[in-house]
Amino acid sequence: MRFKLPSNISPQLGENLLKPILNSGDLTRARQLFDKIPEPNLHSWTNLISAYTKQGLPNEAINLYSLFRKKNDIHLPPDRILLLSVIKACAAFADLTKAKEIHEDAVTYRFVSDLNVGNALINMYGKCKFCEGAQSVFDGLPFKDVISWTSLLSSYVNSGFFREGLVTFREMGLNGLRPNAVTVSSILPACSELKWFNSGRQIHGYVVKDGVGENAFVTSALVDMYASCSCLKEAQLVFDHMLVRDIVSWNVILSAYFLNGESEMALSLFDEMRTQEVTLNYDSWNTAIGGCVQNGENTQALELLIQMQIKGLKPNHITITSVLPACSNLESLRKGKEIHAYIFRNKTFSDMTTTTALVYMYAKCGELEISSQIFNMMPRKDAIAWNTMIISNSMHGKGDEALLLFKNMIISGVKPNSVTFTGVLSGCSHSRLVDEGIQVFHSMRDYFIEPDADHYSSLVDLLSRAGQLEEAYEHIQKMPMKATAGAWGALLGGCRVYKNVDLARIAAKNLFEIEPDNPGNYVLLSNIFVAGKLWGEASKYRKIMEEKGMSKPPGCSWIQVKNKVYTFAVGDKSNEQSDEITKFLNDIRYKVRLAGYFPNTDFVLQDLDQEEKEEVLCNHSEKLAVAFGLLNLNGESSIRVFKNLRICGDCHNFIKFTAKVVGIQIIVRDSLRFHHFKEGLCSCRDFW
DNA sequence: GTAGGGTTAG
Repeated sequence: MRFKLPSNISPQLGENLLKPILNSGDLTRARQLFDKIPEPNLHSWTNLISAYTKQGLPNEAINLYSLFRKKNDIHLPPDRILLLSVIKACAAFADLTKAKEIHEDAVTYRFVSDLNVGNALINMYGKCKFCEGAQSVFDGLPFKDVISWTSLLSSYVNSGFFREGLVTFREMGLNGLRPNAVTVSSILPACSELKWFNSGRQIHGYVVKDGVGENAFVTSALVDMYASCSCLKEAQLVFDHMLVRDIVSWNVILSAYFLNGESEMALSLFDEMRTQEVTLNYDSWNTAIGGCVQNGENTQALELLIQMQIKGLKPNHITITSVLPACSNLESLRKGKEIHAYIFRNKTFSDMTTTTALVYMYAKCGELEISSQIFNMMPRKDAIAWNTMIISNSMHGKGDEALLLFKNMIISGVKPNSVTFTGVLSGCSHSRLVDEGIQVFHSMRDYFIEPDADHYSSLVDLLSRAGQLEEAYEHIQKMPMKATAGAWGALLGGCRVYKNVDLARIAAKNLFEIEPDNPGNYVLLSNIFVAGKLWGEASKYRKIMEEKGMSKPPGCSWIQVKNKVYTFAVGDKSNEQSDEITKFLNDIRYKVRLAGYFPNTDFVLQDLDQEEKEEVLCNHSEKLAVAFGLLNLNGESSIRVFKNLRICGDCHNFIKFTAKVVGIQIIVRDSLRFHHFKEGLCSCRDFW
């Protein structure tokens, strides 16, 4: 019921009127009333600010505090409680600029030495991942309690400074303070991250011996710690002995099995959980779905997503973020688009993590354009978002774009990390941007990032692909760490393209030492000898393969049409439209010949006559999949084919001409990258 | 009105 407000509300009356409305949770009405109080008292300000934070609107809380400062200036200084409520809002908002402002106010009004205010400030800086701030507030406290120490070490742990967190934990003990249950459950994740089994076990010992007061938080953290240290048995043991088990404990043991690659065990545990008394929560489903994806069980993950919905649970943004990589891995554009539509309908779109997963999904499924569009719309981009877009462009052979993104990333003030450079370098490598790549490599120092083996391998790849094989070899020799298979493999790959048998022998020798059982290396070397007409040596390595019982996985290509994936092997006749495919390819073969295509039978390694060789070429899985895609266009103007191995050189040429003849864009993703065929050209500019 | 249990890139 509405009633008419008195025209001039006294501060006390305002407070009394505001309270019941706030208790009812109607913030809009509370604000309307608040705005009618000419001079709200401190309680009213505090109560409204707290209410905003509680309802998940910390930015409103902070804005209200700014209004308070503007209106009251010197006449009404904030008290301790008002400051505490604003500090809490800043912690929830996690914005460093605002955090520093409120810290200054705490100094101005002489509350920084207050234990509660100090503790709240430490926590706030921790939430902003500004550990220097947390530490300096901590240092300034004349008296520190368990909460001060716990808040400080949590700041370190949550900001990724696990060692510093553990140092703080030890110092705390040396200063005579006893860690409690919260302290222990805050520090254990540091042991999990660092996989420091000994520290973790010591803390476990302390928990048992000193009776920290076991609760679900502590035991769950212990289970997670043991699981992270690959001690599944100990994890199970702690779980079995738990006195208090809540749903989180179950979720933690579930994730323990996934973490250790035991997805079968995990899934049967999940089934058990579903039949038990425990009520599954979002985290249970998200853990199961995410666990499946992490273990390569992508189809199972998508299945669980459906089951979750049947149970009446609406996937939340974490579910969606966890399941999107399954679409990326399966390259299922169809399913990915379905999930995108779901995101759109449910307005969880603004979440940066989800959007990043979406950007990557589109790129992996061949839709770089959509990927870029979504990326450009992101209001905030962190290093992972930028890296995702850089890697996506590199994957699609757009090195110049990757470089541009890298520059923009720097301009926008986001710090590149080691992954950024891996992405940019591989982009340069695929686009033959040699000088640019070398420059990027050397610029790593400017960002205080030490090149790792992958960066060196990228550099070797960059030079090898550009034909600078000697330089590439020199760089391998100059590597500060032992050269990896990636580096030697890159050199060997370059030797195949530029027909350098001598360096190939050296590269292969080293490669075989590191990876004696990788059939791909033997095939590659053998093919280099074939190209050099060194038949004897070529067959020697084929024989070694046979003796070792190794075989390269057979080439296959697949394409998604409507909701189904169709797979093709070489010379595959099992498809129901097989006859049409053959007829279509014969027809196309005639047309592309007229357009200037000539079959390159160098890619046929068997000893056959010319006509037979052409026949073999025409049976390659990628050609079959492309033909099938073109026969089942359903009005699309592009098709996407995926191949498990590298695309064959003749197929590459054939598909270029085919794209021109049929006027359709053909996108082929091979084991290394994407090729966009359009109007007789490929995005890789024949450089792969 | 001060501390603790998830998700995205290689």
